[in-house]
Amino acid sequence: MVRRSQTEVAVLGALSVAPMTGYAAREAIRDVLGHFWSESFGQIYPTLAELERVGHIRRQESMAYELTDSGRTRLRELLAEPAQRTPPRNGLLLRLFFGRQLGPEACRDLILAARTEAEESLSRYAFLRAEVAAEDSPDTPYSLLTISAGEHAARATLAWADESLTALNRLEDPR
Amino acid sequence: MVRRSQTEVAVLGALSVAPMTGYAAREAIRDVLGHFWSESFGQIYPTLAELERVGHIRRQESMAYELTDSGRTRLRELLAEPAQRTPPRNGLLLRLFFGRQLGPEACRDLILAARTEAEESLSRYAFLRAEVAAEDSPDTPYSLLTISAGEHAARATLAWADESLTALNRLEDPR
DNA sequence: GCCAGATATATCTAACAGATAGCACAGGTC
DNA sequence: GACCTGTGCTATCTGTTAGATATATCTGGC
Repeated sequence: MVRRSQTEVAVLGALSVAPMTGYAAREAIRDVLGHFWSESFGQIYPTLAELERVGHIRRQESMAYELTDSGRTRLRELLAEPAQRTPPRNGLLLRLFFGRQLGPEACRDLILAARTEAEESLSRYAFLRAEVAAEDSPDTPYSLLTISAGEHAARATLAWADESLTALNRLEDPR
Repeated sequence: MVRRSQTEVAVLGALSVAPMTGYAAREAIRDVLGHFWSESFGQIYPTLAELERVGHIRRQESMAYELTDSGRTRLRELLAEPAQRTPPRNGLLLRLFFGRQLGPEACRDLILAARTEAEESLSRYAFLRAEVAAEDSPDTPYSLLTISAGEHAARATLAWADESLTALNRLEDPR
């Protein structure tokens, strides 16, 4: 089985919204897709070069890249492919699994940090949601779907963290 | 900032449970940590060689590697380091974000597939939970923490999927 | 003895993250 | 006007990682 680069989808997707430079694409991906996707320069520039080579994108006079017709078709093709899931790598859970070696206090700190992060995510999502809802474009419902996914995940983390902190306390001080 | 290989933690962690070969370590990581961590052979073997070189592990007569004292110390050190989070890459949400290009039916199929996967995860977690609880070792509470995290995440996915399917239906057939 | 499948060890390629570096241009600040 | 600083922008390099693949060995069934 051939591994496909996922970067192509993100880059073509970004350019489908508006023509932009590689730098701007990275900014857009970070700011708009940031809560569920990320790209690095090291991936973006080679991908842009390759996409230009095969004619899916083209440079405007302003240095910005724009999607060609074949690029638009290509994006639809790639979107229709089944989403390949990235293998899980959760450093927090890896540490908690070996938590006995680490001690309950350190574990509690780890969980508290995750809890704080989830709360920050939630307020960021609230902001994003308001921003997106205000636009009211045909893309809005789909954006809201991804924001909602983030909110559900963050709330799940909060609930898990509280439950886990209770469990850890019981472990240290069993009644 | 220096990037640290996370593989070291997982490999030392696996060997801290019992001495084993590289192959067995991979199996153990997949079966026991599989729902939140993954390693490939391409990572495991070079890591084992390096760990042996610096004396954190040593080969038994049986070809299995075992942790040395310095390896055990090293594991504690690594566990104490803050968990570095991996950048998000969610192929499902990436596709849904550009869902208008894809059409509501295809989006619904994507969400349904995610929903099914979450349900399968939940039943796997139920099985795991029973298995781990039956052991009742000092490590059990920590294992349960990671299983609980998986369950919360899977239930969040279910709730999100149902909500999203409703939203998509309303989009196609607004009353 | 022979085959199939599991066990086991490795290696190679490509995907990817993140650091770094360089350049142009803008806006101060002395 | 010289100098500094920030930022927009285009890269490139290194190390990490995933996953495919090659190749034995060992074991049980036929």
